[in-house]
Amino acid sequence: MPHELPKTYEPGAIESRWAEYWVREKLFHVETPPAENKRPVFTLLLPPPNVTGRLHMGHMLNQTQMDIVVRWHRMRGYVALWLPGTDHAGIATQMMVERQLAKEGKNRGAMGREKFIERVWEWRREYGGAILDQMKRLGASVDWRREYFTMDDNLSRAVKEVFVRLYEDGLIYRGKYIVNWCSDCGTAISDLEVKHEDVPGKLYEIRYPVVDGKASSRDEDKNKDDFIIVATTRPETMLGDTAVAVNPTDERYSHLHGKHVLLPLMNREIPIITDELAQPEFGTGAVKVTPAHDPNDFEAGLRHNLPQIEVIDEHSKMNANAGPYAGLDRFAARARIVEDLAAQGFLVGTKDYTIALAKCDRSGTIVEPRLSTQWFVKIAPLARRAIEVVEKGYIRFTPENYGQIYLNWMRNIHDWCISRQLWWGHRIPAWYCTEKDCNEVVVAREAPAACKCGGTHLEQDRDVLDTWFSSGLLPFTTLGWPEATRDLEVFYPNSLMITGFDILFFWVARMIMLGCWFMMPPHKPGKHGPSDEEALRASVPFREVYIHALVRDADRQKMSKTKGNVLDPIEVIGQYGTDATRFTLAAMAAPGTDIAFSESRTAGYRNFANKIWNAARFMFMNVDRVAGGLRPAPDPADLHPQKGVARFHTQTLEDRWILSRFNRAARDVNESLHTYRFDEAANRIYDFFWGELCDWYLELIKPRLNLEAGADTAAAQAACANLVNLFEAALRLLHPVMPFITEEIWHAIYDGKPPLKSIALAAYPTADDRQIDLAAETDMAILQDLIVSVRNLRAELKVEPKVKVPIEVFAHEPAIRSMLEQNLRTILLDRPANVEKITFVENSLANRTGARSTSRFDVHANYEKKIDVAAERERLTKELEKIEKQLTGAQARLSDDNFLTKAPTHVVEGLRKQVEESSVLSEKLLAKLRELGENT
RNA sequence: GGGCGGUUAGCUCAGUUGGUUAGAGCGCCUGCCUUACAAGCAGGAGGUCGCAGGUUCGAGUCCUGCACUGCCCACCA
Repeated sequence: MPHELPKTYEPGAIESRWAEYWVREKLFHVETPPAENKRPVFTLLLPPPNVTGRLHMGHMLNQTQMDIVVRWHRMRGYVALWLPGTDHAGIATQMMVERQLAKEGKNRGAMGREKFIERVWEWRREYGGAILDQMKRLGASVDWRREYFTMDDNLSRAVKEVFVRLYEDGLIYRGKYIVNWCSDCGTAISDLEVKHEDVPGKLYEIRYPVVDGKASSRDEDKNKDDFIIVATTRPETMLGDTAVAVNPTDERYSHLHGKHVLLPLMNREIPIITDELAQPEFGTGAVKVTPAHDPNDFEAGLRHNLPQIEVIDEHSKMNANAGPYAGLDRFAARARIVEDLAAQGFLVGTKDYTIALAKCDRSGTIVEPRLSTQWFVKIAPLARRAIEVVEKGYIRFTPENYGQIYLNWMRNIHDWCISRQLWWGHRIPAWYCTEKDCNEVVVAREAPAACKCGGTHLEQDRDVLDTWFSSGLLPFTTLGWPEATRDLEVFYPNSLMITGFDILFFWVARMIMLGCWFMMPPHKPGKHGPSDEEALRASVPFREVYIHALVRDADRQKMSKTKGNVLDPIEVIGQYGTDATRFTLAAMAAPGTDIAFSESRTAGYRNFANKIWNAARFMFMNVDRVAGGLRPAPDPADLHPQKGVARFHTQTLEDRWILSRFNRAARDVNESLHTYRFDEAANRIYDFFWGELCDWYLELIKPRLNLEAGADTAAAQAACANLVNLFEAALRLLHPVMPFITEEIWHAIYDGKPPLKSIALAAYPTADDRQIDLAAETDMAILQDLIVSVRNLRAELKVEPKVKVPIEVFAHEPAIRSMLEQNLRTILLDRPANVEKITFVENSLANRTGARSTSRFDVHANYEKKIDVAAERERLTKELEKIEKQLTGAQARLSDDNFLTKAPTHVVEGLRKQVEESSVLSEKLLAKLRELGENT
C-alpha cells in the first residue's frame, strides 16, 4: 500500500524522487496570465549564480528563503513566478577557460578571439548547468521553462539597446581617465571591485631641490630654502611627477610660488603649483603630483594643464619613460629608487605608515591607478531617481537599515567604468572609422556599413561590458524588454528581491538605477525632471528588497577556500536531508545577524523530520487498523479553497484544544512570513508539530484509537479522521519550509491518488478565528499541569516506571473540579502519566506527603514508598522562596498609587490575579513544609 | 576618517510597540528500548541579560557614556 511508509526516514530517496517529479511535471511553470486575470501576481528573480559557480551555503540560504516565499505565495493563490538563470560572469568564466587551455598548452592569444569565444560556449554547454542542477536538488520551485542566460540572444540585444539609448542620452561617454587597473586580470575594474586592506607600509620623505626656473643661480641653491620636501608612499611614481603642489594658503611656501624644482633621479624641472590638493596639516604640506598615476593628481593636473607622464605599463612594469628603471617591476623599481635617493642624499626620512592598499577583489593583485581610455556611465542622473524611489518608499528594504546604507552609497556615487578588456561578454556596440584623420565613433545597434566620411572600414571596439551592466537589466530584460510584452505588463515590477549584502551595490543598486531609468514610460531622452509619480512608482525593478545574512561556519568564521572551512551544501544535504538543511537555514535566519551554521542544529531538525515521519506512520497504522482504511474523502473542493482543517469533529477537550492551537500556529506563521521572519515561522511550526501535536494530542487520542480497550468504533473513526485532517493541514503549513517530506506524506495520505498533483498546489492554511477556543486552551493547560504534577510525583517517589499508581485529586473551585471530572478519565491518564485510578476528594491534599499542588488543584499519588524528606523540603523551600519573592514584589507594586494610576488596567489586573494565585500556592507550600517538619 | 551591527544558559541563538515568573536547540545530569519515533520519552540542573549612569510606576527592551568584538564604506600624499 502506498501509504505505508518505510520504517526509517531516509530523506535522500524521497527528496531526489520529488525533485525530479516537480521538474518533470512542470509544476511550477507559469503561463502569462490573460488580460482578464484577477489573481494577484508575485514575481521573483533568482539572483543568477555565476555559470562557473558551485552551490555554496550562501546560495542555499538565499534559495531556501526565496523558495519559502514563492511556495507560500503560490499556495495562497498567487500567480507565483520565480525566474531562474545564470550569469556569464565575464572575468571568472574567461579565466576558467584560460586555465583549461593552459593545461592543454594553449593560450587565447594564439587561438584568436573568435575561436576562444567558441571554446567558452563549449565550456558553458558542458559545465554551465551544474549549479542549476544542484538547485533542482534543493527543490527550488522555479519556472525552468523561462530559464535565462545573460548571453542569450534576446538579452544581448537588450544590452545593446540600453547601451545605445544611454549613449544617445549623453549618459555614456568614452575618455581617458584614471581607472583601477588590475594587471593580473589585464583589465580595468570598477571601484566596487577594489577592496582596501590596511597594511603596514612606509612614508618616504624626499627632498626636491628648488631651482628658479632655467635661470637658477647656483648661489641660491645653497640656501636652506633650496629644497622642498614631499612625502609619498609610492616613490616609484615620482618618475612621472609633473609638479609639486603646495596649498595656496600655506605661508611656509608662499615664497616658492611660481618656482620650480628639479625632480631627483630624472633631472626634470617641474613647477611648484598652488592647489587645494596639498593639505598644510599633512606631512610637510607639499605633495608631489603624478597625473598619470593617481586620481587626485589627475584632477589637479587637469586644473593646471600639467603633462601626464605614464611610467608604469599595463603589466605593472616600469616603461620607457622611467629611464634607467624601465623594465623593472613596480616594486623592484621602488626599492631601487629608494636606494638611489638615499645614496644621492635626497631621502630625508622613512616613517612607518599604514597604507590602505587597493587590491583587485578577484585576483588579489594590487590595483594600479592607471590612465586609460574607457567607457563610463555618467551616473548622477540615474542615481537621482534611484535615491528618490527609496526615499519615497517605492522600494522598501528589510532589514530597514539597509535602505540607509544604500542611500549613503548612492549619494556618494562616482561614474561607473563599464568597459573591460576581456573577450567573454557583451561586446561594446561602438565602431571606429579607420580612415586616416577620421576619428568618427559610431555607436549603433548593428554594425554600420559605412562611416559618414565615406569610409567603409569600421572596427568594433574590442572591449566588453562589465558583467553587472547586463545583470542590472535583468528585472525587465528577462520579461521581454525592449518589446512591450504582456509579461512585462504583468510581472514588472518584480515583487521582491532576496539577496545578500555583498551584492547590494554591485547588483541591487544597479538594477534600481537602470530599472527606474528604462521602465519609466514613456522614455524621454534628456528629460528626467519630476514627472508622474505613478510612473516613477511603477518603474522600480522590485517593490521590496530582503537582504539576508551571511552564512558562516560554526565558529562564526567566514567560509573561505583558503581557510578550508567551506561547508558544501550538497554534502550537508546528503547527511541530513534537504528538508532539515532548509529548516536549519530558515530557523537561524533572524534578521540583522549572520548565521553561524551548526551541524548539530541540522541534526536536530533532521530529528524533527523524523518525528513527523513517525507521527505519520502512527497515523497510517491507525487508519488501516482502526478505521479500516479510512481516508479523507479526496474532495478537491476541500483542498484548494479550504484554508484550514477539513471537517474536524470537536468532540473532546483535546480536539477543541488542538484545533485552536493549529489556528493560532497558522495565524502566527502567516504573520511571520509576511515580515520575512523565516526563523519565527519555522520555530512556530516546530513547536506546534512536536510540542503540541506529537507530545500531547497524539498521546491523548491513543485511548480512543485503541479498539481493544473500549471498542467504540465510531469514536475511533472520528479520532482517526480528525488526526488525518489535522495532519494534512499541518503538512500544508510546513510545506514551504520542508517541501519534500510534506509532499511524500501528503501523497501517502491520499493513497497515491491525491486530488492535486502536489501539495505545493494546495491552499496554505490561514487562521479561522472561530476555531480559536480560549476556554479549551485554559482547561487544557490545567490538565497538562496535572499530568506533569503526577509525573513529578512519580519521579520524587521513585515509582518504578512500570508500576501504575492511583491518584487523588482535589480542586476547590467547582468549575475546575467539574472540568477535571469531565475530562480526567483513567484511560486518558494511563499513557501520559501511568495512572490506574482517579479519585476526586473533598478536602485539600496540599499538606500530604506525596502530593503536589498548584493554585488550582492538589494531586496525591497513593504510593507506599517513603520520599526523600530532605530533598523534598529543599525543593519546597526553594519554590516557596521564589513565590514569596514574587509575591512581595507584586504586593509592593499593587500598593503603590503611582503604579495603580499609571499602569494599564490589564497589567494591574494580571498582577492581582497573580497575587491571588501565588497566595494560594504559598499557603499550600507552607502547609506542606509544616507537615514535613512534624513527620521528621 | 566616516557609518552600521553584536555582547542574554557551557555552546549557537530567539526575546515584537517597555508590562505579570527571560525562552529554544545542542550539550550536561537522572530514569525509561511504554507496541509512531532511542534520530525517541519523562524528569532535572544551569542566566544579578557586557560595564556604569539615566528616563519610567515598571528596563533584557528606551537614552548617554565606556569596554570588548565583527562588518561596510572612503581618491587624501
